[in-house]
Amino acid sequence: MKKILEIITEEIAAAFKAAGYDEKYAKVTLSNRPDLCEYQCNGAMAAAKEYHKAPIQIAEGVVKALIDSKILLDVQAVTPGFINLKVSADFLSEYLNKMSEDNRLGYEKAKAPKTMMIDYGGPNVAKPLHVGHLRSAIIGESVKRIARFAGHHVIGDVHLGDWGLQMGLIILELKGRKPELPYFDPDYQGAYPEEAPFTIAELEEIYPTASAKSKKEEAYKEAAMQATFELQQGRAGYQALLKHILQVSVSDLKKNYKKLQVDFDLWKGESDAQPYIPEMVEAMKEKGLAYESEGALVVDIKEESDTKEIPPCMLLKSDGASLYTTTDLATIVERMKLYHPDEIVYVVDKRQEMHFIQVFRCARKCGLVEPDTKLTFLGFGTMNGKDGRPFKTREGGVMRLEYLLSDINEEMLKKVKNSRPMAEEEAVDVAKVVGLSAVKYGDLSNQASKDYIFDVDRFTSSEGNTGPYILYTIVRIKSILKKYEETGGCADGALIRAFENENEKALMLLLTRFNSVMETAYEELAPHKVCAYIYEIANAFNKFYHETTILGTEDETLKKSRIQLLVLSKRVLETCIELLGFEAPERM
RNA sequence: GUGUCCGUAGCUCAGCUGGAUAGAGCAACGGCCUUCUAAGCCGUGGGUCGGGGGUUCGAAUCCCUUCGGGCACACCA
Repeated sequence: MKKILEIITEEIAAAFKAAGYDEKYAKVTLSNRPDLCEYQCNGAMAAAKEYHKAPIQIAEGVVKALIDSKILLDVQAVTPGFINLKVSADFLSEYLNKMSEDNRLGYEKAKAPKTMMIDYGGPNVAKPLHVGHLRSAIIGESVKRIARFAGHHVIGDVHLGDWGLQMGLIILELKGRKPELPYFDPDYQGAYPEEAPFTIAELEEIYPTASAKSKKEEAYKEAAMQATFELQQGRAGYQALLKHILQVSVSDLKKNYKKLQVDFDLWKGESDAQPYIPEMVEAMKEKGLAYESEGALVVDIKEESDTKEIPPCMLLKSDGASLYTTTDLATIVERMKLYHPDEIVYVVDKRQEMHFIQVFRCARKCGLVEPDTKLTFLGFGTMNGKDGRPFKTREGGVMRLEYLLSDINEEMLKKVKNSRPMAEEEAVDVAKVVGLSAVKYGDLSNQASKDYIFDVDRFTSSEGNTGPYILYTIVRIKSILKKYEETGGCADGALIRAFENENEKALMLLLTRFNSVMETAYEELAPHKVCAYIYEIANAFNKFYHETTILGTEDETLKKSRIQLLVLSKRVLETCIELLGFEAPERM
């Protein structure tokens, strides 16, 4: 379905042409003066130069050409050269009725669907999720859903941190504790046990302990590095342990991501990319792109246009070991081979931007990707506490994600109980649903690239631009619709009639913007635009609701029309929150 | 030091591919429930868009400069 701005632009373009001006000036935008008009065209001012005419003259000419328009009414030229546009009430309701009929609410699927991979989440195995992992999960999930809704083939990959010294540390610590296990016997020939020799709780304790030891004891650290090396060389017992660590850790991670309603298609990790490294490095050497510098193997990635020195991309350390960069490059090789993505989006802390500039350039220079494969860095800012400093526990430690969520849920439960009598069980469920909206909306309503302040009180409040406020609005609509059905009402097939007052018109105009908002949200990978949009709808709906009786409407067709408007509002809101990654309860 | 992002109301944020009077929410103050969820709605006050130049008919938006802050700058991930 065409966007409403496109329809109007076509109309205006025809008028520019009819008046003797180039159509390119016929760009229509939303009005920034809603008191004067709904849409506006500023093209007359831009055209003034080319035609050496006063803008107002051009505008008047265009307005004259629009006199017979069916969809635009009361078009006016205003000094210095604005063209103010209002749409007809019939056109507006027709547009909404078409939206209602469409199962995608008028948003067309991409004509050329792309394969997109989204790399987000990025948890480390054997370590609990903490607040630092929250943004990647929330933003990545929303971006994934937005791209998928746009019609693309989207693959979400959690990209586990399951490689490097941390694994050696765990193995070493485990060896110290349970040396009798077969994994540590180099001569062991039999099959290793199915069951992991530790629980997730132990694992979460083993790693920090080992990490602390390695910082104090040099010998311990060296032993860990040796274990890491042997693991990377393929020592069977260690490989088996790695599998156990992954298995235990991943099942715990899945549980936690599920609570967040974050869902990955792939549970790949850094370790999966390792097999691709030797061949990749060899090829880079052969092409003469990789060379030795200060003992390390590097690739130059400087470009003419650089405003600063970009350090070369390091492939191998002077001891021959691979690094983060190597793994990320090999992951690209793996992804290209297995999934042939047209685009890979990395939802990562923005502090890693330099690293990804290096990786992207190197991947391009060495031909790891096709020339038209898009590599996108979607960096997000830090989540800060109320003091503006990085979010910490009261004791100053790193906040575990589950504690943060339970804090929110607890706060939410109080509000639920306060507002409506409800059985304990339902109240707990509702608190969880609303709590998740508070956390996700609080995050997504900010621009991803900016730091933001995580404020439990503000996010869980239903006043202002918050998740609970959005949900409350949806619940209100649901409640009316339920009551309508219970009293035997049925508005199936009924049409939305022309608006009767300003509040209704405002709501309608907002609803028509759906496809346009979805498109920008996808193009800019910007969930916050979806948030801003539904906040406006929620406001407009609540105003409308406040002054319009719906169930009490006497005129039966008018009543059905109003019901249909509610249904449409609900569908738009629910589609949007689905894209943001949360849902509304039945009541709250 | 170099680069980069940011600076909008007391607070949290929109707006930034130039357009008319810079918008919300919170907080403050004042109203609205015998009627569809008051977790709502209505109203009042609150701004040198960090400062200074420039481009333009027009600048929060583009350019330059300056001040203040965040972050990143090859053998961690």
